[in-house]
Amino acid sequence: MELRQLRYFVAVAEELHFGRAAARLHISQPPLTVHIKRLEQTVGATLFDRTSRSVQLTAAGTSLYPRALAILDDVNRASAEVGLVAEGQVGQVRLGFVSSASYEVVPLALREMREEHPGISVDLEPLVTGEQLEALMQHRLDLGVVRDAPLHPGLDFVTLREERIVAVVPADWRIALDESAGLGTWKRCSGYVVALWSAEE
Amino acid sequence: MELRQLRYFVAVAEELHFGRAAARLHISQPPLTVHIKRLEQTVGATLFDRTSRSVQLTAAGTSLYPRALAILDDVNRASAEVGLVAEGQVGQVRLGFVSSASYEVVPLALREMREEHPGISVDLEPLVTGEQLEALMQHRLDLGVVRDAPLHPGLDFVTLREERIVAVVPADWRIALDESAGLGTWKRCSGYVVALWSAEE
DNA sequence: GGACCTTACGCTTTACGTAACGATA
DNA sequence: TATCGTTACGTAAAGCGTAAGGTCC
Repeated sequence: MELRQLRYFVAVAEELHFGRAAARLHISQPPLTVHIKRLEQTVGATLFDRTSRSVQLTAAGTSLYPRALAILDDVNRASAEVGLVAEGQVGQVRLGFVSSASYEVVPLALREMREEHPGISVDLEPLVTGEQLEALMQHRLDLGVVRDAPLHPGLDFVTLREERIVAVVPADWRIALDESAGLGTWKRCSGYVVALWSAEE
Repeated sequence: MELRQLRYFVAVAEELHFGRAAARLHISQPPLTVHIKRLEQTVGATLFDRTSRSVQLTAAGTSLYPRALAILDDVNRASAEVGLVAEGQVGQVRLGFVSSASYEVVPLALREMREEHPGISVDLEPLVTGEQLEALMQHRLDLGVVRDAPLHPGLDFVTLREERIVAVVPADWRIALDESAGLGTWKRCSGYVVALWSAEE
């Protein structure tokens, strides 16, 4: 069975007239007759009771008609939506992320995605760094959000944000008291020293 | 888009190898390449990322694959079931009946249908005789169950059963008292005469 | 060099249109 | 006789296979 035959069948089923159906299909009647006969042969059933005066659907034809419509509709929708997927208007992104990214990075990114690419759904997968790298290599993920991953052949890395690392130590520890330890800034806070320095230093 | 192209696409999508897909389809590789390229052209999207080392589905191809499977499956099911309809194993019968037939004739017939033709569903329509005849002529019904209909051109009539007509009259009516009135049998019953005679008489 | 996808080309099959035929009212 | 579906046949298009070309290990 071929889609062409289903298209021809639908035209005849709707017109109940080979001449008009052929005109609608922009072909002449004879090939239409041939295609319908071949379709009848492949499904093993007469689809139309036809005399020179009238064309009527048989029970088999009546049962085929809605199925044929549905199939042709599915085909058209599939074709259209595959085009949209290719254009990036519709689709799915599988995103892995370390759980600590769920506080700011991921929620902000999701909000931006919803606004700028409403047709793209995001499949969220909380995974530790190593699992993400493995999943990315096996194409089970499209994107990963990690902290401090070692460069990995076959994967591209982009810095999303740089964070300051905070050390909190008892105020009487040696590092806290040694102002020459290379700390950027520090302050005393309820008995502890909180030191901040930037990642890039 | 044609079904052949979807079949070829599915083969390549499952094998991820043009050579093996072609072998599975019992054709040589070159026509397969051509068909895939044409399919890609009609849907407006590249379906495979292919190098001489590997063939991989693109996002568009990934979205097409399950749709193609569903379409091909629908086509096969449609073909098979249309065949069954033609053989009379599956289908629907639209049955009209006068309400008085709902006591015995219709229930017995339905029980027999369920047992002997489990694939046939019966659409029941309670209608008076005139409505049934009209609906039958317009092919809105397949069968009608009526009482005592006048023969109608274009319709076949079959006697399902012959019923005895019962007259119940006060016992002092003249017909009740006249034993030569042609009644088959009669009996007195709480002040009435109940007379029975057969339709064929 | 080998594996694999693609392009080129000749041949077979399929599809289409015109014309002739058959059936029905 | 007019309408409409079918069959016959010549031509155009599509599909396939073999052979040659390109690219990546």
